[in-house]
Amino acid sequence: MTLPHPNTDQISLPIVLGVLGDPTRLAIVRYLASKEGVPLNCSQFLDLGSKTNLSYHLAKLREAGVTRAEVVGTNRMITLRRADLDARFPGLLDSVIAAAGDDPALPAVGGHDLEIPA
Amino acid sequence: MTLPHPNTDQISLPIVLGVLGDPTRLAIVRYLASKEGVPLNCSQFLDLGSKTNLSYHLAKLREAGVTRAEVVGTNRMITLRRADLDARFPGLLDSVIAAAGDDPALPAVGGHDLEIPA
DNA sequence: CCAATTGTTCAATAACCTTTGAACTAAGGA
DNA sequence: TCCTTAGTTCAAAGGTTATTGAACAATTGG
Repeated sequence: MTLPHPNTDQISLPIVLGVLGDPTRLAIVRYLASKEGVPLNCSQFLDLGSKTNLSYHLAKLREAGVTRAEVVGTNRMITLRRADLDARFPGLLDSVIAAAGDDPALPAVGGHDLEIPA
Repeated sequence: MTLPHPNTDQISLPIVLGVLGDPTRLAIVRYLASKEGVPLNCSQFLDLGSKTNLSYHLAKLREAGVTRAEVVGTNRMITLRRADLDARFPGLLDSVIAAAGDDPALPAVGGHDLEIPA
């Protein structure tokens, strides 16, 4: 029922960096960060690829320890593992998200607002 | 004579992250950071792989904009492009290097001291 | 029960990555 | 000039990654 996740001390720096070195996954992380606290299901990311392809990328992010996926009915609710990543690699996630926020070459989740509302 | 490098505004976040998502290249960057200011030639990294293999990894780092290589006689002097990376992605390099410094699973350049001497 | 919704798994494909040894170029010293 | 040193380039092998469509499982609503 519950999907496999590494625990915090098993999260590996090269694996995290490798996983973030893909524009689609970077866009997923950026969008999750912009909606932090709000669990999102996979369908929210369909702008970034096919259903099958997103399943693949979301599994990579989860297995690397970047995201957490909780099974709720037929949905998988996805959240960023910010506290775990901050504990393991202080400042890394923030600088990646800040850098990604500036990059017009990265894909974005269309029509949605990437800014956190006031 | 001079090797091709991207200029600062051409450095791409996903490419940099992807390039750093390899233990050998992360070890190279960590070692360069520990000897910052001192240009190193390729032979300094032979602990991390064969000559051919290092040529490959060092080219990846250079093409991504992470390092600079200057031809001096038969040597290529390698330096970290810290100022350029800091300008483009503030805080990223520091957090990666700090995280890599904690990781006992990463390869290291053998026999040498990774700490900056007092 | 039936159908729709959500997401996974599988097999296939094409592309790319890492590593290797052999052959090569270019500069420097004896 | 000849040899050594430093590093690149090439081709090949083997592995991994990204993407796709078809088929599947599981939950929920009517």
